[in-house]
Amino acid sequence: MKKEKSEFKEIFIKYIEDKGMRHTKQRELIVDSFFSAGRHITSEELFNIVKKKNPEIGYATVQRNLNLLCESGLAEEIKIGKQKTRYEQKYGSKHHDHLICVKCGRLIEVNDEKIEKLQDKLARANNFIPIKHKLEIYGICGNCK
Amino acid sequence: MKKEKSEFKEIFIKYIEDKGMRHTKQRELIVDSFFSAGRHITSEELFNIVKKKNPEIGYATVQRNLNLLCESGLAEEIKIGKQKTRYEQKYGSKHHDHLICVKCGRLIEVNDEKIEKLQDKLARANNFIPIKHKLEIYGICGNCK
DNA sequence: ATATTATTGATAATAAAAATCAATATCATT
DNA sequence: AATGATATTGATTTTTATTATCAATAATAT
Ligand SMILES: [Mn+2]
Ligand SMILES: [Mn+2]
Ligand SMILES: [Zn+2]
Ligand SMILES: [Zn+2]
Repeated sequence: MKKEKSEFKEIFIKYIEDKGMRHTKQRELIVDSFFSAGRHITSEELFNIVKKKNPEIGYATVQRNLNLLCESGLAEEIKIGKQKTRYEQKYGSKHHDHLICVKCGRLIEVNDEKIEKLQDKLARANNFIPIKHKLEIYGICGNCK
Repeated sequence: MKKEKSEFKEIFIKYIEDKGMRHTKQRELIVDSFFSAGRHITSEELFNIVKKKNPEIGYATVQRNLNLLCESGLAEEIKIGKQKTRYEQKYGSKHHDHLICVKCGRLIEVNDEKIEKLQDKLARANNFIPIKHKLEIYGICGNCK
């Protein structure tokens, strides 16, 4: 069974090479681990995962490469309240917004095409060209009520 | 011409007294300055304004009282990207969301009743009780395009 | 007035993320 | 395969925003 190179990795490698950067074992491990981890991971959580496979790796390297993933468009920062920044996978998942439980912190991913359209309309009505948006609805999730 | 005590101040004083806290000249100045300042001010900006009226005042006092304003419901934190926290006046202005220019940083306040309704519906469809939400649309404002 | 204690202002502590830097690894060139 | 240029790493320090600490002071009840 041949190991296929995942597309996210190809995209990342291309981004790296185009900028004259280099391919390293650490990068590979970090990128792989990021995409097989949970959907809203912190740098610390990813560091702990990565450390198990390669205990030599440093925290700074994980942070740096998460930043690179963001720059390349493969990841995106999510900041909720006073929590540490979380990183969302932007490959293999379409745009969505979040319902955030104020009791347990659960993130529920949602999408509403009507809302998306109205947001665009609202922006344009204000002579504003929308690029991206962030919608977070805070409340009580099903488990917590 | 008698100076009327503004309602926001009454609300704040009531909040303070109910918690067994005390009324001080610093609080009064900070609250007054906050409500006559711009709509999305940082603690640093407010500190600089307040310092002109009372150069004795400390930064920590401004921060603390902004936090109190938030607790009382009269102010709300807005965090945009990596910027310092800004504080929004929540008295005398109804709920709104923001268009945020990625070029000049301008904040445009908007509201769309249809979007608000659909957000509620979306939350409930996910067995989620919405409490509040935050919608930020990033893009290019009229001045910048 | 006095006693109690919340508040202040100066400063230190905290915490997340970015910057620094010498040692090392990568990679194009030979 | 060895070389040289330089990007990356890991450890550490720095930065920056916010919160915590604490002795002195001010506000309030008695
Ligand atoms: Mn998500
Ligand atoms: Mn606003
Ligand atoms: Zn919950
Ligand atoms: Zn603009």
